[in-house]
Amino acid sequence: MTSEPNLLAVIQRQLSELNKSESKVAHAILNAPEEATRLSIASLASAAGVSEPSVNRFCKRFGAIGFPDFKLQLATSLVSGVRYVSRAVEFSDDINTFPVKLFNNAITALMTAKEDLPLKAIARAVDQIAQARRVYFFGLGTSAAVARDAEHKFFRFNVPVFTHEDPLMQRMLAASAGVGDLFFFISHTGRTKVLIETADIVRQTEASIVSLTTEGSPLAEKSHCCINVTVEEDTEQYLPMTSRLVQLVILDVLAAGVTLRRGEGFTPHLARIKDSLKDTRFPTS
Amino acid sequence: MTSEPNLLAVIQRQLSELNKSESKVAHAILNAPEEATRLSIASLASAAGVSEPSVNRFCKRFGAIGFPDFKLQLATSLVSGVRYVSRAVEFSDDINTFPVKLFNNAITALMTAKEDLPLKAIARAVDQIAQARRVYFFGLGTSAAVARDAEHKFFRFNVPVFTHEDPLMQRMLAASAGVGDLFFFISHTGRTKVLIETADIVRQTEASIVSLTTEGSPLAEKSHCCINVTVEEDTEQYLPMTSRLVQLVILDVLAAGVTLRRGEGFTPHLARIKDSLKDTRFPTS
DNA sequence: GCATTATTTGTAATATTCTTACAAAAACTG
DNA sequence: CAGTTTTTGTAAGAATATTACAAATAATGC
Repeated sequence: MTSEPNLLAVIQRQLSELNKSESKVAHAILNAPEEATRLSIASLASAAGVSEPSVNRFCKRFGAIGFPDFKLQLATSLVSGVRYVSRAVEFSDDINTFPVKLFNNAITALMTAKEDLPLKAIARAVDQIAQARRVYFFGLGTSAAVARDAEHKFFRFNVPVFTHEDPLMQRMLAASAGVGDLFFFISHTGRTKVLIETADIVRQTEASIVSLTTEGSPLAEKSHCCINVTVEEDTEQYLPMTSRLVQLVILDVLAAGVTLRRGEGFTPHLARIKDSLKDTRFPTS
Repeated sequence: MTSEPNLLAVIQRQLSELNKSESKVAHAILNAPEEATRLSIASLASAAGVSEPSVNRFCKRFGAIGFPDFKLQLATSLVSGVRYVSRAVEFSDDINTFPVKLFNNAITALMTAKEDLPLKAIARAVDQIAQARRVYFFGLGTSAAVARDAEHKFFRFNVPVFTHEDPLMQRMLAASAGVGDLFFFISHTGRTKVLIETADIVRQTEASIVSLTTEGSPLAEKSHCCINVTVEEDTEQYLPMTSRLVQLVILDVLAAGVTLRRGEGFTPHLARIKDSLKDTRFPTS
């Protein structure tokens, strides 16, 4: 079975291209997707304020054979319990609601990111990392933690990896860069001044820049290769959450890409690193 | 909505208690579950070699309102069955397959974790954090990056937060702990020796221990409050991936919990912190 | 600005699908 | 083996969805 894009997401995306009654139906469904799967065509029609055939046409427009088939598809795309219309935590929430909301938001973000992954950029980035003589992961704030995580991951590839949270260290390393050095910048906004200044410094050297940031941002424009991540972080929320999760998974993807690139002969090396940690742990009972 | 056990599993279990025609229906469904979701009651009846009302009765026996409702439940339980089939990356994978696989694995892990969140432990942990005079986030290896992320998040709550990747620093801080201090240990395995030794040291003080780790692990047993995360990390994979994602979201949940605890009057404070970063960024065009 | 055409939407008839009442068949009981 | 209970199917019916077609609306050309 092909991994079809989530039906609700598809509806949401096409919302602007729908005509009047179709959009009424769309809104009715998006407002209460779970309920819609249980409604009859008549009930849904009246809930949306349109006629039954309009609902039927709506279903066919989205690739279903008819209404029952549409409900089936809708139900399956809802299964995860994830509302594509992910919601913000409110002060009226209690322990039973807000944790689930946050998990759903995280899941939604990953699902959305999955739907249009910048595969070309990822492939290019894998190339660059695999060939690099040295790799520097630079990020600030929350992205510093992501950079740290990347360091832990990539140092296993026999490539010297460096991370620094200190902007001054970052600048100095940038200034002394040369051929074969790769600077990997991580920033959700792509607008952090000090980071961009560091990128400018790298630009004056022979080193290359790969960045994991938002499309069209100043940082993206200064990069030789930019992996665009489009995550809509709820700006009302004062704690950034979902974007870094996507960044981490993208870095996992890059790491896996490098592993695949190295080929099967490389696994013993990874196994050795894993084994080296064995003595630091209490054995499983 | 309650997370019901998988419908197919329920049918399989009750198979012996069914009468002749019911068991015919059961077998027909178990043989081709996906197809059954698309069949009409008439088609399924003839496929099973029984009458339509028999199929209908079968559906009601399993808690459905009628046949359409049954199909819906069947469809959803089939999809959720898919989530346990997350796949490992193979060397034959190419750029079109492995990134999606990794994203799916991440999504699966979060979905699984969501299904049984240790809400009580989470609530307790929120209590402890909210009341703590100081909070230390300790982790090693990959978990160090998670701890760093937690620091960035929690320091916004006017609670002094400290993170150290150096085990020696961790020990020293543990030794000098007192009433009101909270040590938050992060470890996927819960078996890392140095970390557990540090926990032992904390145990000799008045400080309390909250941990985010695997149930039943040595670390879990030394904690006053343990948030169990059950993530099956693919052990063939040499790079730990999914567990830290779940840890991060759990920490988001804790942060949100603390925010909610502080009440609405606290949002201006968070807004001020957010604003303080404004000047470090290039404005959006 | 009006007539013409294309598009959208709803009505009503029809077809499909599902459910119920009831009776026949089968299985169980003494 | 008759009486009783349970199981199963037939057929009528209710509910649901689809189609054909006509009315309404919007778009286009003159």
